[in-house]
Amino acid sequence: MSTIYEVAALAGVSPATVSRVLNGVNVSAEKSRLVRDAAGKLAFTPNRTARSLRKQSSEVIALVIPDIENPFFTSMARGVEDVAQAAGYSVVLCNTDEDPDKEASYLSIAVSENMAGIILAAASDHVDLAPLLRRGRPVVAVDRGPHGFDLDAVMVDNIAGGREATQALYDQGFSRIACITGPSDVETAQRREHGWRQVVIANGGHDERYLKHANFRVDGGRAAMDELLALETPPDAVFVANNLMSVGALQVLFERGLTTENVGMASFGDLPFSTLAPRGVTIIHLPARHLGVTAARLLIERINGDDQPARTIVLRNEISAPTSVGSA
Amino acid sequence: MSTIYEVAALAGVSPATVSRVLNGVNVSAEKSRLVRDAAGKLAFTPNRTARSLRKQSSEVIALVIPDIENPFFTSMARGVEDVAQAAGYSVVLCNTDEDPDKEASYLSIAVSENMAGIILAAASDHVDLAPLLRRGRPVVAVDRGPHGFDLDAVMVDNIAGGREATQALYDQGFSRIACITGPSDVETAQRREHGWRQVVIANGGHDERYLKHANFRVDGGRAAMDELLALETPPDAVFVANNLMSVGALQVLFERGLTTENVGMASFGDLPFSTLAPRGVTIIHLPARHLGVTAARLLIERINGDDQPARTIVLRNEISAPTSVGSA
DNA sequence: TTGTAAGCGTTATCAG
DNA sequence: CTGATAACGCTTACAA
Repeated sequence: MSTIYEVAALAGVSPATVSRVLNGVNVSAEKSRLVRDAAGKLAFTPNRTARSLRKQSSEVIALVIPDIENPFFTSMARGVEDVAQAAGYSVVLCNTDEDPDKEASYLSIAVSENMAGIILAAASDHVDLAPLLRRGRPVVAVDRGPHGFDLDAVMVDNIAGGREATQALYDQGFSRIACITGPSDVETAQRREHGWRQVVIANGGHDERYLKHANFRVDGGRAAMDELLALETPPDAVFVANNLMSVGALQVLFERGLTTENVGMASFGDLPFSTLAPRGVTIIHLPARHLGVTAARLLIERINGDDQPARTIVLRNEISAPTSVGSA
Repeated sequence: MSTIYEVAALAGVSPATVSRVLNGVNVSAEKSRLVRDAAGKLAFTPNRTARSLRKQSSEVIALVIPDIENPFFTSMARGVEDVAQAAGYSVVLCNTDEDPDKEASYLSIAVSENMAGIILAAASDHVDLAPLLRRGRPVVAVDRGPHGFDLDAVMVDNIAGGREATQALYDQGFSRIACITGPSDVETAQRREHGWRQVVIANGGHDERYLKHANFRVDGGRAAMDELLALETPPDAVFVANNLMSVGALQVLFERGLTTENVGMASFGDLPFSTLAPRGVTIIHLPARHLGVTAARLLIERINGDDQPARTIVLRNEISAPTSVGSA
């Protein structure tokens, strides 16, 4: 593990000159070559920790997401990675598991590791971003809002999506439409539910027993669907507020020998890896990757000193009606 | 952003004492309290960059994986996270996208950021771990072998899995058994193929046209399946060497109106998020999470100075025969 | 253009 | 038990 001093010694120049060569500042061609040769010979890699301590900033950005096992977020991550890497930043992924404590811990690490910026899909409504912002670290909110902080944000229209999905089910002829949404303290869950509520109320079909909160994962969707089907008057269709819960709900349906003809379904978010896309399901397609790309672009602008007022970008989701109603 | 000096000033002690309190070394109860109070008042967070520069090691471990969109690896990641966090380490995920260059870049970052250790599912046969090992950074290989370096490794038995899967298809009455495996330079792809080859040869059914290499992703599985079905004598069953390619292969099958009765299928790795698990598919279940847990345990032992010879741990995979052959 | 030297925030050594 | 002080490896005024 060689240092800049050893390279300098071997090249016969000062450490400062080595540093300059590494950072591409004015150095004579001659010394520049000398330094490169020496660095090559020693297999020198600059110590990022030292650099980051000195410069008060590193070249890595943190992407903090609530569930690394959800393809929606990994797809978003790919988007972030692509633009970040192109801009010379590395991305480290931090999985909070929807746990506010883990989230706080990762954010604290982000500051104390001098990370260049943070893209955050918040697990909690009550994240404290003050320490980050005080230190001038840019934060971009993605998928879930900034909760009282003045940040750039990239989102989808959750309320409209909830509305469209629910309306689509009415249009398909269903009338008792339930909603399986996420944890009641997660903003996206609230808004998608809100969209559903608007439409069922407008159609005179509101029934609070048809609302289930679950954990945004497959098992949550299963449990909620079980409960719904156990009601004395079960719903005849259900709007499921995320991709993984849709999988769980469909599992329950199919295991009971039911189809999406018996119980209509609309999913907020694409079904992950569906080997056979249940064509009976209405899908609100989310631009996951694009969300990540956009967030990364905004973040990098901020890192580069952009100082305009905070922007909120809302990306469109596309709805696709079922091509034919059935179990497959 | 307060420093240890400001805390010291406020507490009326020396910076060294603050550091001692933070690190739990002998300090009088009295001063200890003073320091804690001061630290609390200032919302002090120690600067990890500085600490890591001084100690030549940070509290983060890198998990380097080839495809963050593959649930096998994210599930592994969850295993790693759980044990790492319990041991006081944070995990950052680095997605190499099966690209040796990105991989090299992340490994270089790992050394230059003084990361405590690396868990590596190698994208390339030719990773150069020398710089890491020279600096004493422990590396544990997971899923894919250490390729010439003397490392701890945690693996599954790929050859046996390939054999069992293929044999299961024979046992189900199929006779022309194809293999869709991964890139020819990826070790797991080679070994799973090898298992297949052993069994088809033993059964006198070897046909090299039935071997397809693809990219370990859904589209790869689709393309390979398309090619296989286009052969003059198509196979009547196929062993698919990873989960995502199995999804692709099944998609093609179902889209053509075929079922796993027409074309038998065995998958190395669980089908991700299958809403309706195609029961006609034989599955080699992989202990993804357990792989991660084990790798993390080994790594942490090494970080703590364990110095015994390198160990290779092979975890068992379970095979589950199809409960009934069909399309659903 | 180049070198010298100070400093980023810790921790560890060494006296006291 | 506690306090100065010297590193850790790099960048960046400031001089030359």
